[in-house]
Amino acid sequence: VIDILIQNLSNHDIITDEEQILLRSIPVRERSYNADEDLVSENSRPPFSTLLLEGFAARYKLTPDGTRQITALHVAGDFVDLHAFLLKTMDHGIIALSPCRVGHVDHSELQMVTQKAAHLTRLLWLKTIIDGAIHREWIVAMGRRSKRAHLAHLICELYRRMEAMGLTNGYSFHFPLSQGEMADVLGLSLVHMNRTIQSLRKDGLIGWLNHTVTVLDWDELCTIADFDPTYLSLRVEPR
Amino acid sequence: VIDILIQNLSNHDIITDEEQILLRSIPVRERSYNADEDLVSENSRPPFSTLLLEGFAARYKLTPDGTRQITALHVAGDFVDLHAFLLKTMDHGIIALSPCRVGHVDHSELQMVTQKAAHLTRLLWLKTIIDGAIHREWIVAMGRRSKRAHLAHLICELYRRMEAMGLTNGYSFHFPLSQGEMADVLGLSLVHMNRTIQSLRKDGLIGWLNHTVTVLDWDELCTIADFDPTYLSLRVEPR
DNA sequence: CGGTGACTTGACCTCTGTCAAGAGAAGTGG
DNA sequence: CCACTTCTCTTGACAGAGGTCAAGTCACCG
Repeated sequence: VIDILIQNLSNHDIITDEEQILLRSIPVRERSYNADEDLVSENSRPPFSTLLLEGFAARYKLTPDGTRQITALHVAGDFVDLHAFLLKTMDHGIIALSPCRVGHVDHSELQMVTQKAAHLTRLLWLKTIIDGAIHREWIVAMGRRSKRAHLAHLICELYRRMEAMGLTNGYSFHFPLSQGEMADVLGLSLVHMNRTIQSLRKDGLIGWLNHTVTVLDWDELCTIADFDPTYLSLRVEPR
Repeated sequence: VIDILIQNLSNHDIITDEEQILLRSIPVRERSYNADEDLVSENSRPPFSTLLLEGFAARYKLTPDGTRQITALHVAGDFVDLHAFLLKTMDHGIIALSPCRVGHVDHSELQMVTQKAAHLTRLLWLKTIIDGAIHREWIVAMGRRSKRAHLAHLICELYRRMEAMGLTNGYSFHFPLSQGEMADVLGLSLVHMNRTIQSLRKDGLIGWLNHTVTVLDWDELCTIADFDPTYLSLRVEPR
């Protein structure tokens, strides 16, 4: 169960046997959610953090006029609300975008890790810092890229992240979001989301069918996206 | 010198005397920068992190077509590139937006803190998590708010953050950014930035003169911004 | 076989970017 | 002390990206 976290952290640094034993000793409660169920609600103060074992989830905020903005996408292996461990109060909600299997880890266990395992603590910290780096990249995409480039960038990012967790199949990966949900990711209207996707499709850059995205021309997609994977820190080095 | 960090962390939790002594024992090298100088360059691997003692700084990324997006603003007391401690390679640059005085803290010292002081580590971790929360709020503003509301939100945020560091004077605070720099924050053109500022001015919500911003109607500004300060975590509680 | 949800497409309109020009303020050098 | 440059702010005119409204198609499902 917690092996998926070990696999995730291993993308950034070596996890020693001792550390693996410590992680495996942490009790994890498994639970399943349906699509569209909240994994964590805004303004709640959960006493545990949620490790995503299977499925897709999103952080989101609602505006007073009823629109939604998705601020982050999460795939299997992501510790989706590690933040709540220190933030205490959730400033946003987390929703399942597909049926999800998760593991709940009590904050007291994380507290124990911070007291006893400095290196593991730094790696968990790193994961939240990478979340921040992804946020910055999204801000750049929203502020200074065309919608077409923004979408291309997002697909490049998701491809690399899912590849790191072994969730890709060649240049394809399972991706269950509807175009309406994607619109809430990019911050645009459903209609324009559709037209933006079609623009990439017509140029033979991506395929998107049956909840499966396929990158048809990786190099060209990276070029129009101005994609540089440095911010994902997918490099094993001492941290 | 490092007292400003203690003051900053004290906004979120109690710092014990022992912890203060530990922090004060850390060597800090002071340095000054002119406006428009890079404090940290993109793609560099600095062996130290930068604590902003005085002035304003911004994280930014450049796009291939020469435009700039500012992804975060930093005020005195912010540990502007704590991230580099774990990220190792900077995925963005940090620039001085005014003359700045900073303190450099070697990563080896931060490493020492993570080994010896679990609670302080959690507080430094918290600061990077709050940076992430601010990023999310910016994403919501860029994706789903009007430009007017986005600007209002930013002013509310800056007011609260500067107030927490004792940098406000009534409802006014020093703010040296040009409108062109603000355009790079909100991700719009200089011309429209100007019109957006004027819109808030005409309605008597803010004043903006001589590099000084004044909030003229806090309640109304918060309303149109849909501002909820929860995400800033400006609350003293055990972390 | 009707209903539901997701995806498409067209028409139209608004918000925001671009281009251009002018007004102030501030600093520089003779 | 005065011309001169430079930078920032301001305003107008126009164009283009993206939003809104509306309708229609398609696949899936009970």
